[in-house]
Amino acid sequence: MQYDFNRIEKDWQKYWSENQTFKASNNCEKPKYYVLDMFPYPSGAGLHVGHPLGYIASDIYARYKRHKGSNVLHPQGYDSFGLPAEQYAIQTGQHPAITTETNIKTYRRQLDQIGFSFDWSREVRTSNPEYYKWTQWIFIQLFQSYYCNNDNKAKDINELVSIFSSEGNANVACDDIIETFTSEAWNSFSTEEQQAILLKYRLTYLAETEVNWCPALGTVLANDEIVNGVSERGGHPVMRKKMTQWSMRISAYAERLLQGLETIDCTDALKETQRNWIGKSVGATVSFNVKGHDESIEVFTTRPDTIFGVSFMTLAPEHELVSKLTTAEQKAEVETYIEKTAKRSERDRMVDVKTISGVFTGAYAEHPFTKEPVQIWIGDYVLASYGTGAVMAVPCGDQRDYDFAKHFNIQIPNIFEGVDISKEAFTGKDNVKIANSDFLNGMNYKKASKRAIYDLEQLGQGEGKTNYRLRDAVFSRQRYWGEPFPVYYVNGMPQMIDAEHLPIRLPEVEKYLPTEEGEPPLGRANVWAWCTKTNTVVANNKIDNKTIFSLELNTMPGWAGSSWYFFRYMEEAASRGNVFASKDALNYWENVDLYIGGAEHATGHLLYSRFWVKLLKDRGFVNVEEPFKKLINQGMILGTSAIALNVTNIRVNHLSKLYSLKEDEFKFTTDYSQNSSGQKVNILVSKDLMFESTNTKNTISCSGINNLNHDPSKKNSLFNTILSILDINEEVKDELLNGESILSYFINPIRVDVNKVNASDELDIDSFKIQKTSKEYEKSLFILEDNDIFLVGREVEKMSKRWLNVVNPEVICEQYGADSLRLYEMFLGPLEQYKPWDTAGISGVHSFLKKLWKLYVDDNGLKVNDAEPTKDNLKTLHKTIKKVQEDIENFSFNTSVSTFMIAVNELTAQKCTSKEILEPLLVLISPYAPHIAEELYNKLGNNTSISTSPFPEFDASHLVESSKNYPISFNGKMRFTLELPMDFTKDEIEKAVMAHEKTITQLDGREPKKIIVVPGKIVNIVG
RNA sequence: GCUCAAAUGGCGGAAUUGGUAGACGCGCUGGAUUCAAAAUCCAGUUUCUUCGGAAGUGUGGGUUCGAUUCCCACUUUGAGUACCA
Repeated sequence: MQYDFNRIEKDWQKYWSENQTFKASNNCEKPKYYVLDMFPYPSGAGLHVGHPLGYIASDIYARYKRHKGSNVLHPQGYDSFGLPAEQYAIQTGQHPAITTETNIKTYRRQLDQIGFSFDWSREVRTSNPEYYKWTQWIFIQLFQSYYCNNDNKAKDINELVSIFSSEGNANVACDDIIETFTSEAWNSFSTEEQQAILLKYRLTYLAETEVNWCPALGTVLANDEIVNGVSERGGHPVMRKKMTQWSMRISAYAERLLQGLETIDCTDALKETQRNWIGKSVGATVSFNVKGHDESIEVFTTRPDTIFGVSFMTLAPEHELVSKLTTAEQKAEVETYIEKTAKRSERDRMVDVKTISGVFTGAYAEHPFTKEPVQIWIGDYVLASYGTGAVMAVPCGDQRDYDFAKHFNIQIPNIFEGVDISKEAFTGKDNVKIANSDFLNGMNYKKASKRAIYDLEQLGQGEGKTNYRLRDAVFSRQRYWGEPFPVYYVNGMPQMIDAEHLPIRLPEVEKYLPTEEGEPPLGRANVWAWCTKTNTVVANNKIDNKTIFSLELNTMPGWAGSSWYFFRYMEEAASRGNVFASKDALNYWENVDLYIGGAEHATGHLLYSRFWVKLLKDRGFVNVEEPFKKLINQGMILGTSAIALNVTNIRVNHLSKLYSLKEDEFKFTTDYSQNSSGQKVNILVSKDLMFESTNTKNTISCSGINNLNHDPSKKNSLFNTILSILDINEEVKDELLNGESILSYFINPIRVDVNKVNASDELDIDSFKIQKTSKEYEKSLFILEDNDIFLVGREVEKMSKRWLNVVNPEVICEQYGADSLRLYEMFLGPLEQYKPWDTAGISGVHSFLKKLWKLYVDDNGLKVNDAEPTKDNLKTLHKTIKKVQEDIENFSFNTSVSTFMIAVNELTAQKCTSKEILEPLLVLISPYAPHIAEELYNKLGNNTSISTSPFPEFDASHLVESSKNYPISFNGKMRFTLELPMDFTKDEIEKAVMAHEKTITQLDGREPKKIIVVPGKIVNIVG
């Protein structure tokens, strides 16, 4: 009987689905375990083999946990709101909901084919109104909350209102409100005034903010959606623009987000990335009075100890005080400078960090202690968006201040004892004493900082302060395909729609573009106003601002729906109606035990999720502080592109006529450079070549060109192929062969479809040419090797349609089966590492599965019987149990695949047929290759799924050895091995080794200086 | 610039607390089977070698009886971050 993987896999996938084998229960005695994948965005391109990597790993772990007796929740869903569907809708007019639905179907088909143990009954889709109802609901909770700094948690905004009306805001500090008010004042404010103040406290708020506007995408972007100054999606330029936007006060949680990292099990790299993003710095604010003005300039510094080293101040060009302070004489110069820097884009400023520029305002501040005048400058090295947008410059202790001072000839006082600052600033902290600093003299960094802050506080000119880089997150997108806000406007003030009326469904629009007036696409909706009487969405032409009001036109960003979806899975689909997840479900599942996904979400998704979970905890809706206990980032699977070279331009120069060069042999000139790998690369010759072209622009960089077959005597040489297509007459051919002319050609590397190349790098030319994507090569000629094959070179790069290196998992499943795909993806290398895909290698794991099959079944049917296992059988089984269990728990899936191979090779050699060995072996393999495991398990006479049969117990007694093959080393180098009984003592071992003839040869008459014997391990002789 | 990670055959990679470097697989070489191919099976495959051996885990040093593993310096690659006061 053959291993018919296609039949087996289809059968078992059907069985699992019909029997709901992987349906998780919310009522179970077993311990819970929650394994989650980052849910995919269902793109039109479908899955390639790189996508399922993390899903396979999590599936193995989920299946392992079931064998180990856990009640496992392993759900899957779709992050189905997003830009690509909308872009496609703009181009085609097709509603994004329709394309999304189609894409989801493709994804589901592809996922099902791989045999995941997902509980699909709990599927979520962020674009489903029954789902985004609760995204809107969470938004309302954010709006109804403020962050209480005293208790360090979010609280109901109504508590704040009662505080205001009884005692004012004196005890409720807020960075955005400088003025305090009394309870009387509060009570006298109009409703609008009160709301405007409350908005500054709410965790989501509407504010005019400077945002990252991306004109090409027609929307704003969050900081983490921008990479190197351009949009993450599409790489479009981004500019700064002031807009009224919803923001999320994630900054309120900065400290808790930082502290919480300690409790998460993930790589240090990921923690470090998040720490950087939060960017905590401890220091002080200092305010400098401006001479001749009532104003003072507030700065943030991490080095209050260096305050006596201040020799000037620098303001960001955008700083609000610049225009007020600048003196008449300096006005013109300052204005020119501001204009100049405004023109420089953010990107230019980032790229060009070396040029020092700035200008003196003419104004002076007063040093808080010495009362000496301090020049006030502006300079674009100071960023308006960080700290207070102003710095106290200490040139002796900060390299940028130092460079600035040198450049503009400002004095550089030295306040460090025994440090030479003639060449550069001293940026160290430790082991140096402060000097020339009045009351700080002789103190170290720590002491001086403390003292400086104390004295500043006495003066009322500063205090200790912690600053965070983490900015509030802009939450509005000028887009259609996202969650609508549950918000309408009364007198310009945002009002929440009552939760009971949710969801507010996306309205229909006839086009998915912004309106002519520049409003977001929702501005096109005809039915998009809120009636407070009926509590329904009604037509906009009825707006009367009495009972019918305009609704918010922005939608929420992509990260809204993904910031809480892990809770939604906890609730069984049937009972999701009235809650985002019930208390019972939340109590039972708590949070995600294992979360696997891409590292690209390290700052965005993970921070936002953690933020929302903390809010939900503070407000009593969930009882966990962090959403994920353990996090693993899977590495990307890269594609292996197939490279051929394409001859684009050929010309023949008649030497005898043009030059007087003497060539004693036939000669080609080629314009190329080459790399060192020396791999064989062939050349396609395009028939559309331009004969006698003078285009010399094409140059190439490709491997192995030196191996090309130039030899005119070989039938398939480049020379002969070119001549044949150019139809060069005999006379020219003679000239070329006699060295009278030079044939020059230009070569470009081109990618050919990797799926048409076999394991030996041979291209299947005929099937390649008839491919849709390869039509342009229909007319090309291929320079063949002498054995008439066409070889390609290889290049490892990201898997992408563009590079023709995409491998579809469906094709692999049909050809080799899902079990082969699963095993191979794991076998490629460590989960977290980047590694190239090479379809050729899959034959290894595929033949392993065939060998496994043959261990159980042959032409006569089942081979397995009740034979007593041999000692060797037991040893193989138990060392496999031990290793596989350790590997899974360490997420070292690649090594357990080799362990399986070794086990099967050994058992085959041992001719093992014992059920006592072969049945537990199936359980070990089943997380990795579930279909074949189920099939064989069934053949062994079991009529239930293997998925919950217990994981075999490891018994160490089977591994006990009676002898050990000792490696005998000389000076640490192993020279030979010697089989000795395990119970030999040190002395006995030493005696046996010293008596050995090879020892005598090795020592060659020398007396050993020392003999090290580690019983059971090694013998080392030092000579 | 700063932070972090990595570097092992032709390739992917293994070596779990310092103890036989190159497991397992791909590819390659030879052989068996076959009319032939596919499939399968067997043997070999780090390099050099005078066939006794010797060298060898990016480079240079150190600790140790013994280092791919620990320490120091450097080189290269990748990732993150960027005038953060």
